[in-house]
Amino acid sequence: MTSPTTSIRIEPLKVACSSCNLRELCLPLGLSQPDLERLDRLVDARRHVARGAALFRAGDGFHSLYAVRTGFFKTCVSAEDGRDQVTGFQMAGELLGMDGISTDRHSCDAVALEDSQVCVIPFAELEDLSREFTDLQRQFHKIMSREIVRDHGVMLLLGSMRAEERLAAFLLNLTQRLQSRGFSPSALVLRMTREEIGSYLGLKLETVSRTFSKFQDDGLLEVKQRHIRITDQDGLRRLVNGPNC
Amino acid sequence: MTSPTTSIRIEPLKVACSSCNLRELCLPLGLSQPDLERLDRLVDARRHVARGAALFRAGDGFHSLYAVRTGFFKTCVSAEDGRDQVTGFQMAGELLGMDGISTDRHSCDAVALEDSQVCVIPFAELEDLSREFTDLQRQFHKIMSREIVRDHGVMLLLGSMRAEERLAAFLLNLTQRLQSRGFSPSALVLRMTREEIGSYLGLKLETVSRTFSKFQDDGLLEVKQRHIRITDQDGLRRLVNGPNC
DNA sequence: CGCTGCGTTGACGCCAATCAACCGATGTGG
DNA sequence: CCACATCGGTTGATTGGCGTCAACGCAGCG
Repeated sequence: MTSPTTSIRIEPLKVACSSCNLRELCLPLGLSQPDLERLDRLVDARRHVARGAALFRAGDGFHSLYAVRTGFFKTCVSAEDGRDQVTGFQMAGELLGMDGISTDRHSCDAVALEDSQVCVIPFAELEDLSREFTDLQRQFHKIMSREIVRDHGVMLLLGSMRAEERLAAFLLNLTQRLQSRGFSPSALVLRMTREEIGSYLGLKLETVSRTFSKFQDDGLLEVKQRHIRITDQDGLRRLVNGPNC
Repeated sequence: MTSPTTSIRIEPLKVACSSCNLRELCLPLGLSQPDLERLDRLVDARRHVARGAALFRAGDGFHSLYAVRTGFFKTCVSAEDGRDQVTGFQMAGELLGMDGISTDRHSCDAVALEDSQVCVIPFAELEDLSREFTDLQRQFHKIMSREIVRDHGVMLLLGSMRAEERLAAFLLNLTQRLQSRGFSPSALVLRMTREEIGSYLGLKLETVSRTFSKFQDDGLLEVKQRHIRITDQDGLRRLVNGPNC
């Protein structure tokens, strides 16, 4: 983190990628200064999404990717019969909308779980720019690939873990991502309901609630509504890695 | 399908993308003739993978993507404690290896389920070429995005469907992909074991076997070892879409 | 103040996992 | 060629984990 005070910029409203404190987590990662400045010009629009509102919905035309600046999102897909499944939770610096590239329509909903702000990245222009700048192209490909790898991890979780392991893995994943954003690794506030956690983990909300209570009884964490304090991170890790040892 | 006999080409061994019968399913989809010829030069190597052998393994360095020419693959990820999860089955025209882009190492194994052949696509050169040709860039992005969308569908399956629905959805997906490759929509030969199907669907092999038997009893299909004949496709569809109507 | 949404907890039931036996197909070496 | 081992698959009996149903508590809010 280089000091932002070395040059004082008079851009209180427009926050550029090049000076964004998320640039090490987001699309700009690894870009050179000239590339960054071009990216700045591409990403000019910002959009506020109120808590509960959708950034996009399945079926909407796809034009842009979105980088979360502030706030918290969930994405979910639904089957014809109404069943739906939360496929992910996104926080600052993470990209939304890549599902839309394949058919030029979004295939899932992205809903803000708190008042949020996103940077709008017009996709056609991103493709143009990434034909000019190898680093940007490379970084974008890495981000898409990372999403695929993440999804495979979720499949492993859904396909082969039991309730306790799923919730432990979920909490560890959340705290790790929060920690890399400068937050405490032990205290967190859940932005989503038990039902949304359950949907993501393939469990019912009652099971999520019971498992939280069990973790509390076992001295792994303290639960007060959505406020969680992890008191035994290693205990959680043991749950995930070696359920039988 | 334009007739391949209009111009007789003397390339019995080297099969070019431009004349490959999979080009409408694979990376070349939608490319113009000049683009196709450049792609031909890029994709020159082929590789045979014997049944049971790995095309790559988790941890291997990433250099290339692979397009399945003939044969059948599974990909699987494993947890530290040895549990593993089949994340997909790939057939002719489908791309393997995109998991490796994010960290320059593969994060899953790709294993041939029968003697197979793949086209090797050096990734650095693919990136170079896709900086020149918009259509190729666009097509590659669509393929990665399609993989993400597919993964979300699997999450929905794993997170919210019961055993019968999972297997029905799996069979319908397989037959649909086989059909788009010119095979019968009703008769298929499974390339994978009950255990591999179970791993993919988050079920134990006994449950897969029992569910096959149940489907047979219900007159939905005929099972003879790995040979399946679907006799009531609509019945399967009803199982997937409206479990309660 | 009652309403509503979210969370917790208990009782019970069911679906799929587990454990186990058995079968057929395939392959192998004496 | 056959005895034997191995692997994949089927089926049955039983168990257990999680879903279902229901009651209740609590916080926020009009």
